[in-house]
Amino acid sequence: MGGVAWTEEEDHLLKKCIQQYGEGKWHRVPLLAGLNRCRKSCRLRWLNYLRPNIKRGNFAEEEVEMIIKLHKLLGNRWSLIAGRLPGRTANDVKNYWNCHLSKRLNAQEAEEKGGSRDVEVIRPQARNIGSSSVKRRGEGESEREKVVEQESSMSSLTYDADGQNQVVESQEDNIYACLDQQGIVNEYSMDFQLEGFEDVMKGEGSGNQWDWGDLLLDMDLYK
DNA sequence: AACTTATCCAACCGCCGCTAC
DNA sequence: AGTAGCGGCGGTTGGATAAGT
Repeated sequence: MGGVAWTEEEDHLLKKCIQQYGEGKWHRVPLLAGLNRCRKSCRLRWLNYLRPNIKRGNFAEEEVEMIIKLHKLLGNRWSLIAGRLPGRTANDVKNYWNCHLSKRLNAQEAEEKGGSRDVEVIRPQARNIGSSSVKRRGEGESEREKVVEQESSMSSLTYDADGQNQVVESQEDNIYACLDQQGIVNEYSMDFQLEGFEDVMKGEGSGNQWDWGDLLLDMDLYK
């Protein structure tokens, strides 16, 4: 492995600690659990291996397709992509991409070179496209205040009961404006409906939740 | 069977943004 | 304003194992 492998004993201690004290406060976990590991190692071990409902094994075809699509939209935002794949971790997705998909897609790209258009990773200029909802929410505010509100909204994620899923308010018009600006709406909105996105959006399984507001948020972050 | 090469994936590292002081 | 501490993320490393010669 790329470091010192975790023992069963360490796993047990970490699990026990998380069960007792909950997630977060990772800087205290090594002490509380009695582990000779740094906070990052503990966090990573929990998120990638010990956390309940982690799906292991091969990726299903639908999962692979979703990874490809989301990667087109989001680039190497593995945690965001993994957030749409119930039970999958960012590390899993990243590894799978590096091992399988990057090669496959590179080969495909090489094949298609010259014929098809390149798909550009979205890096939206959210400051401009979000104007409609900003107006609604912040009429009478100064321009600077609006910008500040928008910027702060990017990191104003909340989490549902089990602390795993990001929940944001829907901002459908913003997303469509954004996607439209990127020329993505027509290409992807249909795919989302046709290929199992509905189920994922509803958070089937582990409760992961997709919504358009989330997507905008994700893209918004990509500045 | 022995050796080499390729692949997989858990773990580590360095950086970033946020917050509190 | 500066800085230390934190959680979090993406990139990289390297050991284990499979596949090829």
